[in-house]
Amino acid sequence: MSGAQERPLRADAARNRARLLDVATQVFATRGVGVPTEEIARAAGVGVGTLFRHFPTKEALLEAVMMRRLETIAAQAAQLPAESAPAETFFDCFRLVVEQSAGKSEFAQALAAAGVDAHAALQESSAAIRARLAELLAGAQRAGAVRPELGLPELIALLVGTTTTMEHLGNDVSARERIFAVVFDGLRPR
Amino acid sequence: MSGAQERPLRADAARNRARLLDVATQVFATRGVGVPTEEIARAAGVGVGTLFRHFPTKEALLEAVMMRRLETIAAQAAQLPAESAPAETFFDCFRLVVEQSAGKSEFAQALAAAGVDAHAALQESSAAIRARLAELLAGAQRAGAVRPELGLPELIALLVGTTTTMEHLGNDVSARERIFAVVFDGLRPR
DNA sequence: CTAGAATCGGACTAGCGACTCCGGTTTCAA
DNA sequence: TTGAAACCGGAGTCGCTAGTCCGATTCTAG
Repeated sequence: MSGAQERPLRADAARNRARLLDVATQVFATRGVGVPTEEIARAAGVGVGTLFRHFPTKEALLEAVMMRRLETIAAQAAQLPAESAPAETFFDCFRLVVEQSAGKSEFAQALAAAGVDAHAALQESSAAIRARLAELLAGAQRAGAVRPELGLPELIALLVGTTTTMEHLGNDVSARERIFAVVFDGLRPR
Repeated sequence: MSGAQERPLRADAARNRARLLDVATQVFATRGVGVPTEEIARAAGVGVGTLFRHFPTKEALLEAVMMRRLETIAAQAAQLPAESAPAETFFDCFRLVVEQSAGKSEFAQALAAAGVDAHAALQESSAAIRARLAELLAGAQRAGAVRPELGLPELIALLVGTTTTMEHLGNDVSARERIFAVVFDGLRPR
């Protein structure tokens, strides 16, 4: 594909880049995708010029943030054991994705609106998650723990929807648990 | 509170106002809240000046559109019979809200971002829906058709989330039915 | 330590979108 | 029919934000 960056970044450049990513992740999650680029730069303690050198476009910054998130989720999902308890693992993974995706729907939406190739860059990362989900879904269905007529598209839509549901509940942990109970029981065969 | 408009609108003014509302509803639902105001005016066959005289702010236009939607939903929800079959009516109402709310989450989000008092104007309309939902929820719970530990906040969050789920499924009717099956079965006591 | 290459910072530009303003047009009461 | 109040239209204003440019400022190889 594409070569890695030949020359390692200068120390300060690397520091700034990392700082920008962290701050952007935080700010986007807190205040939405609409925040002016300049604020992110200021919060990271750099000028806008620096930001735009590292990420030539606001969309590129969003993409980088999303990428990191997806990779985190994919890594965590990969660690779940699939063999021993397929059903349990499936539900654990569902939980994982929902909990790690808090605030992500806005990102996806922003990226979708910004064009198709943005997705292309991310599909590489999200494909891993999708594959993992498909695998776990199949396992859970084979074990009779999830209704067999459900496909991957429905599962993903349900993940997104459940994330939205959780966002509307804020930090009420017991309410969140009740929602999980509803969704998980609904996924099981009657 | 506030008096109704004393003087009935002039014929052309009333026509334009109605047309703007219709077009805005359509365009917002189709292309999102980000559409330039001018496009809505053009699509309605009027100038921007006219639009802004009827709705002094883009937010006001959004609010008016939302209001009409909420009133429609409230009216339809009010017609459902509550006495005969509480459980069935509850699920019918759930369906109704989800199906009528397609694309609404974006509105709510936009309004929420625009300030608190926007909500105040709408709460009057949405209070009716909320009250109706609470009534039907209680009825269904009394009939043993919905798990008793669920409260109104969870129900509303679930409605919003299910709407999002449906939006991600597009027009795949059978997939939508499978989602309804999951959610409805999940709502029932184990 | 030093040269010079890489990086920084923030004033500046461009473009877009919400909203205003006012001369021209339409409605309607008498 | 007619006058004037209400309404229309769209060019223009204003503010905001993504993205550029270049002199000043580090970093690092030697």
